[in-house]
Amino acid sequence: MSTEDFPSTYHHGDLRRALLDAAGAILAETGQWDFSLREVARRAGVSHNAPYRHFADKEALLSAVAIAGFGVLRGHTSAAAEGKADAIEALSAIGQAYIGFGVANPALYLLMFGRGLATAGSASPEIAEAARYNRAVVNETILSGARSGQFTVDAENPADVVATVVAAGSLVHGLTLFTIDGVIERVVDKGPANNLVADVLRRFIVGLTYPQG
Amino acid sequence: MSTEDFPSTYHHGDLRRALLDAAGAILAETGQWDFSLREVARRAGVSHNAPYRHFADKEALLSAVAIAGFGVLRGHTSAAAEGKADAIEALSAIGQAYIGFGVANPALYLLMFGRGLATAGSASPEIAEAARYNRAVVNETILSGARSGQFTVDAENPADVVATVVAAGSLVHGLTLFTIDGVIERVVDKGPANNLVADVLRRFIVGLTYPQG
DNA sequence: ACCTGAACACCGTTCAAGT
DNA sequence: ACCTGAACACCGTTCAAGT
Repeated sequence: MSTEDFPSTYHHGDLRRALLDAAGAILAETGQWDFSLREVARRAGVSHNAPYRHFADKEALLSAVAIAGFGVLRGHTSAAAEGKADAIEALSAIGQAYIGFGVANPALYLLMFGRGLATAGSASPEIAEAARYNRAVVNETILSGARSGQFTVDAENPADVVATVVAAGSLVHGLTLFTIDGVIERVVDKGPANNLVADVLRRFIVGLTYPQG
Repeated sequence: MSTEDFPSTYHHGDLRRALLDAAGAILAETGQWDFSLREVARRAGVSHNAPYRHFADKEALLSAVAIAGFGVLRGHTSAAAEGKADAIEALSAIGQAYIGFGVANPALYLLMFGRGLATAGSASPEIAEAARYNRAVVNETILSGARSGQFTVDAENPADVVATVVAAGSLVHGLTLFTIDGVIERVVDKGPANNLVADVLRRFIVGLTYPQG
C-alpha cells in the first residue's frame, strides 16, 4: 500500500516539516517575522487548522522556527571558530559570522531574539537552552584567550569571564540589530558599512587585550 | 459656552493625549508592546474608531508613543551626563541611565527599538531622527574624552569616533535587551545582576582608554 | 469638526465531523 | 491518526451617518 493509496488530503505525511518550511519561506520573502498561522497553512496547502495537529498553537510554531534558527547560528559560529588557535582571530571570526547570520536572515534573527523579548521577556526553556549553547562558543574562546594571556581576563575569576562573555554577546547582538535596522547605514557617511562593523569589533577586541583597572 | 455644554461624546477635548496616556498605561501594566487599537479606545472611553480622527492608523499611534519615549530617554541620559567633567564617569553614567530606562520601561523600550526592527527595518523618519538625537549625547562624551586624552580615540578621525559611538551604543542596547529578557539573570549564578551590568560597562570603558592597534 | 454604529476582511482557536 | 468546514470572538480599517 503506497502513499498514493491515501487520499490527497493526507498530503506528504510530514506536514510538520512542511509547515516549518513554509514559515521559513515567508520569513525570507517578506522580511517580517510576524506572519499569520493561516498563511503558513495556505502555503503548505492544508486547511487553516491542520497545523494544530502538529503545534499546540501559533507560539509553538514560532518557537520551533526559532529553535531551528539557533541550530543554524551555532553551526556558523562554531565553524568560524574552528581551527583558529589565535583567540583574537577566533573571537573576531565568531562575531563576523554571528552578524553575518543576522544580516542574511533578518526576519529569522528578529524572530529568534526580538520576539522572546516582545513577549514580556519570558523565553521558553528550549529557547533559553539554545541561546545558552550559543554563548558557550564565545565562552570557550574567551577562556582560551584568557589562558593564553592574549586577553586580560582572569580565567580563574568566573565573574570576570562572565562579564566579558556578556559584553561580547551584548555588543554583537546590538550591532546585529542596528545593522538590520539600517542604523549603521544611516550613521556611516562614506565607505561601506562593513568597515564600521569590522572597526567596532576590532576596537572591542583590542580593548580586551589591555589590563583592566 | 463652557465645555459642559458639549455633549459628553465630545469628551475632554484632548482625545489624542488621552489615547497616548491609555497606550502608556497598557504598556506599563501588561509589559507587552503589542496592544490592540480597540483596547486603547476602550480605555479612553471612546468608540473603537474614534482614534482614526487623531492617528492615521495603529502604526501612527505606536510611533507617537515611541517618539515620546525617545524624549524621556534623552532627558535621562543627558541629565546623567550633566556636570560630569570626567568623560569616563560621564560615559558610565549615560550607560547606566540608558539601561535603567529600558529596565524600568521594558515594553516602551521594546516598542521604541524592537518594533521598528520588526517592521523590516524601516523606522519612520521621525523615529530615526529621535534616535539620532540620542546618539548625539554619547557622541559628545566620546569626543570630549578623546580630546582630553582619556580615551584612545582620534578626535580628528571621524571613522574612529563613529566606530566608538556605535560600539558604545550597540553594547548598551544589547545589554538592555538581554537584561529585559532575563538573559543576564540566567547567566549570573551568584550576586545581583546589577554587578554584572556595571562590570560589563567598566570593562568596555577601560578598553577605550588603551591604545588601539 | 468630532464621534458613533454597522460592516468587511482578516485572524487565532475550538469543535464536531469526515476518512 | 490526520485533516476539513463551520463557528466564535477578536482585530484593523472603512463608510455612512449623527451632533
